[in-house]
Amino acid sequence: MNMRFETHASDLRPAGFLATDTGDATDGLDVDLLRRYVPVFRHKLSSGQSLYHAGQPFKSLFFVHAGFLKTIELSDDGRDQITGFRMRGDFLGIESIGLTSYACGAVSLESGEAWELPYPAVLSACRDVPELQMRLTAALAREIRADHAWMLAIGTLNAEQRVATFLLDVARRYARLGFSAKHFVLRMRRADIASFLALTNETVCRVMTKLHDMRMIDVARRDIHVLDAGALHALANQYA
Amino acid sequence: MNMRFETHASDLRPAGFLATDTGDATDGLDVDLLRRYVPVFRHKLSSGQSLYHAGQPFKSLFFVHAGFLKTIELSDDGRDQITGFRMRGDFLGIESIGLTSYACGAVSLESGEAWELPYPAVLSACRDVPELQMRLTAALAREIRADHAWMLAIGTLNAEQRVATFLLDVARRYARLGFSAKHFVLRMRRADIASFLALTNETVCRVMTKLHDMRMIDVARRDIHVLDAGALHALANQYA
DNA sequence: GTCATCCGTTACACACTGTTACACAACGTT
DNA sequence: AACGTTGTGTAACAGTGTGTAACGGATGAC
Repeated sequence: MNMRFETHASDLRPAGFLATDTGDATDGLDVDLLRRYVPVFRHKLSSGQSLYHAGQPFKSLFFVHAGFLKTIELSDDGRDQITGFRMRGDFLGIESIGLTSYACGAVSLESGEAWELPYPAVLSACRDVPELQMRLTAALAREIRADHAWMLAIGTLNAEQRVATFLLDVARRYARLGFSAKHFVLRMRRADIASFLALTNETVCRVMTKLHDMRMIDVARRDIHVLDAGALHALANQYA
Repeated sequence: MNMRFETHASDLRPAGFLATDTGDATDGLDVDLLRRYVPVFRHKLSSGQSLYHAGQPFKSLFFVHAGFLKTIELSDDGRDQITGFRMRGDFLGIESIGLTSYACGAVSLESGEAWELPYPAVLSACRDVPELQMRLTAALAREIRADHAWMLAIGTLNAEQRVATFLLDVARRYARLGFSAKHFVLRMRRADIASFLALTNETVCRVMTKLHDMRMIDVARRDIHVLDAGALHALANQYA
């Protein structure tokens, strides 16, 4: 149980996992604007294909035009972890800015297309167009906040709550892209979800089954129906 | 109350959990450079004092000139977590760039001094000085990498390994500031460490005692002597 | 100085999650 | 169609880490 501190956050703040981040000044890095100044190389991706590896020379950022990818952090002694999932409209590689080689890897989970944006060109474009620079900076800051939200979830939620939060987050992101938030197909394996949530494969399975038994979702492998989003929210946010 | 000023800020470098971050192009945001373009307001801090609260209007970044602070993430349902500790030379508030209010809070753990850097001035300075912009961007990216390293630690290490890793990280950061890496005084409570490591107060205590029994450290409350850094490293990095 | 409060430590029971094991389903390949 | 590989589901067991409680030392207020 975490202690409370004398801080009285009287105010509003977005919460939860990848919370909606209300009060945002900008709406993320704008690829259309970026493309006016930066040459774009298109890469077709197939499932399981690696877009870039950790340790490979850092040359470009990537934009997910179609498909679904996971990013993988790894340590020198062989441990690894999924640090996030990226879908259409998301950027990749920004965490490696300032380095000479990528700090993590990105692997495609289905066929798709990534747009490569050479970083030197991005840099000079940002120099010329303050709007772009502002958006890149905001995108980086947003990523930090997303990571902090994840930390809070991992640090304070139990297995059920993490999975519920994860499913709600996926649903929200699909909804943003115009897909159903009630019915979707997970693109990643149970093991990937488990790694991301700092759980095990089996625990994720157990929890999925339990959420099904509690009539909150229907599960058939990767096929998910959200039956009671309200109950999922209540479960995820219950705090004694 | 708030006065403009000048002083020496010797070094500068980012915070990070186990972030050796080799291959760096830049060495972090440069406060000396920044101060040539941005008015600085100095704030004296006492222990327990809040530098800023989550939800408070975002107006400035902060630079830790002296002292030690913790940053606190919190959710609307009352959960909270320490997301990091900042010491001399570290920046605060960059995670809230792009928002209208701070996303987290910062509380001082001892008396110290923070320099307030109004963000509009920082922004225009960055517009004028590409060097500054590059460093700010790099600092943001570095923060993301530090968070990812933390995620990997929390997701893959057990309690002993987390505490060992934490102690080694603290030692490394003290050493960077010119202090001893063998003997130091923790500025934060056990509960703060526990929150940061996603453990409980008691577990941190137990592990400290165990590390003591294993002759790796001497512990007397917050006073730490590192007796066998090699063994600590081995413990932290052992991976079957 | 005395007291109140916070913080750190230890003990003990047990819950939650990890571990191990096995079976089955999906999919591609031969 | 048979086979191997990968991913998923379920169960029984084990163990790490937790919750709760109690105690004592430190710190700061008065």
